[in-house]
Amino acid sequence: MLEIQDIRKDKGERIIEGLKKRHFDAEPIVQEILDLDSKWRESKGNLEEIAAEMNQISKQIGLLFREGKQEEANEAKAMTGQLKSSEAELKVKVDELEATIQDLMYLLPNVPNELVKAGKSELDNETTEEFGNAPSFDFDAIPHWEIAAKHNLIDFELGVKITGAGFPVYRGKGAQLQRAMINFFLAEAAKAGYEEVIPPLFVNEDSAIATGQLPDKEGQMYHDERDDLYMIPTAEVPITNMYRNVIIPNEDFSVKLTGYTPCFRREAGSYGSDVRGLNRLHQFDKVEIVRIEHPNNTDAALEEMMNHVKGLLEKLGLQYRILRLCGGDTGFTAAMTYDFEVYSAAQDKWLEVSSVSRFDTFQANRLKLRFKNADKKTKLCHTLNGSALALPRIVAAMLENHQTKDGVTIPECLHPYTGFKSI
RNA sequence: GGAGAAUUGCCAGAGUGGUCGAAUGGACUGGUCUUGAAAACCAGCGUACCGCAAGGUACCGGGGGUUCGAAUCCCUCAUUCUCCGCCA
Repeated sequence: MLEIQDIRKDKGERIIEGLKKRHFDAEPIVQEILDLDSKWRESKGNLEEIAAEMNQISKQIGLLFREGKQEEANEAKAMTGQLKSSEAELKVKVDELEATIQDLMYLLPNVPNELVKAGKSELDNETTEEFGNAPSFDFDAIPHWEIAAKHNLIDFELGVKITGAGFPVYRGKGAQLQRAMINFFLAEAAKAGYEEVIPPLFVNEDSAIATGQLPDKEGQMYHDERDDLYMIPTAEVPITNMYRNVIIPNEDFSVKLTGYTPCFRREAGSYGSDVRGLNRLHQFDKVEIVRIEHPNNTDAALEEMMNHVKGLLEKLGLQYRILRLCGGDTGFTAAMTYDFEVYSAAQDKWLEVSSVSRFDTFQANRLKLRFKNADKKTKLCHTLNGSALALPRIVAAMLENHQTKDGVTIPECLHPYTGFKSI
C-alpha cells in the first residue's frame, strides 16, 4: 500500500505520474482520497477536541466525588449527555471516512521504479540480458510431457484422478529429480547466506492482506472457509509475514531468508497450450528467496538476487534471457520486476522460471515492518523477493533442453543430489 | 473436543472503576566518577495519528458493551499453560 503522507505531500502528483506507466489513471482515486482525507482530518480534529473535553470533565467529576461534593458531581454528569452523543456521531463519521480511504488506498498499485518503461502488456517488456545458446538437436526434440510420459517421470492423468487437473503425480526418477533440485536450490541459497525456513502452508487473512494477495487477488488463492485460512500461492506470503508488525534493529540488516514450499494457485481462467504439461499447475514446488532491507541497500540487494538466479541457471546449463517488465505487466505490489525465461526448443517458447521483484515500502507499509533511522525515527523497510527457482518450468526446460535421443542428461551440479546422471 | 488458569511496555512483574501510558526491578542509551572497565549515582528509555508549535487523541491480546470515567466490570473471539479425551 502506498503511504497517504506521500499523497498529501504533492497532492499525489508523483503517484499519478508514476502510475501512468501502468496505464493506470490514478487521478480520480487520488482526488477522492485527498478530498476525504481533508474531511477526515477535520472530523478527527473535532472528535479529539470533544474527547479532550470529556476527559477533562470526567477528571473533575472524579475529584468532586473524592471531596464528597456529590451534588456538583451529579450536575457535571448531567452536562455530558450532549457531548457524548456528538462524540458518538463524530466517531461514526471518522470511522466511515477511514474505511473509505483505506478501500481507496487498496486500489492503488505500487509506483514503478524509474527504470521501468511504460507499457500495457507483456509485449512491451524489455529484454535486458540474454545468456547462452539454444541447444541443437540432431533428432526431433519432443516436449517435456512426452519425455515425462516416455520415461514414466510424471503422470498427469493420475493426478486428475486423485485430485483434478493441474495436480500431477511425480514418480520414480521424476520424483527424485524434483527433490534433488529442491535440495540443490536450498543448498545454493544457504551458500549465499540465506537462512532456511519451513513456514506454514496456510496463512490467515491478515497475512494475505499484508503481502498484497488480498483484497486484490482473492480468487487466486484456495480458501478454507471453515477456518478462514488461505493456502499459500507462494512462500513469499508466510515468510515475509514473519516480519509483520516488527521494528527491526539496524544490526539485523540484511534479512535474508529462503524457503521451499509447495505453492497453490487456482489459476482461474487459464486454458489452452499455456496449461499443457508443467507449464501451469495448481500445485507446484518453489524455492523462494526473501529479503528485508534498509532502503539504502535495495539496489544492491536486487542485483545480488539477480546474480544468484543467473548462477543457478548457468549451473543448470540453460539458455535464458532476462526481461524487465513494463509498467502494465508489473504486479500490483511490485515497483520493479525482472522475469527470467528459459527457452524451450521443443515448445518453441520462452518459459518463465523466476521472477525477482522489489516492493520498496509497498508491502512494508501493510506489514508495518519498520526500522529506526539515524535520528531515531521509525521508517518503513524495503522488501524484495524472487523465485530461486520455481520447479515445474525449470524441470520442463531441463527435460526438453537436455534431452538426448533416448533419454535426458542431468547437469553435473545435480549429480550429488540425484544420485543418477541421466534418465 | 471438554474443564480450569492466564494474556500489561524490550524482558520480568505490580496494578480490580478516577490523580494509570501505566509502580518496581532488569536490560538498553547518554552523563558523572575512573587511566580504562566494573560498581555507584543522575537522566532518558513504546507506537501511531492530528498540529508550525504548545499540545491533544488513541493504544494494557483482538473486537464489542456498561459508565461521566475502564488495564480494572460484562460479552465475544484468538492465543498460551495445566488436567481429561482423541490421535500422527
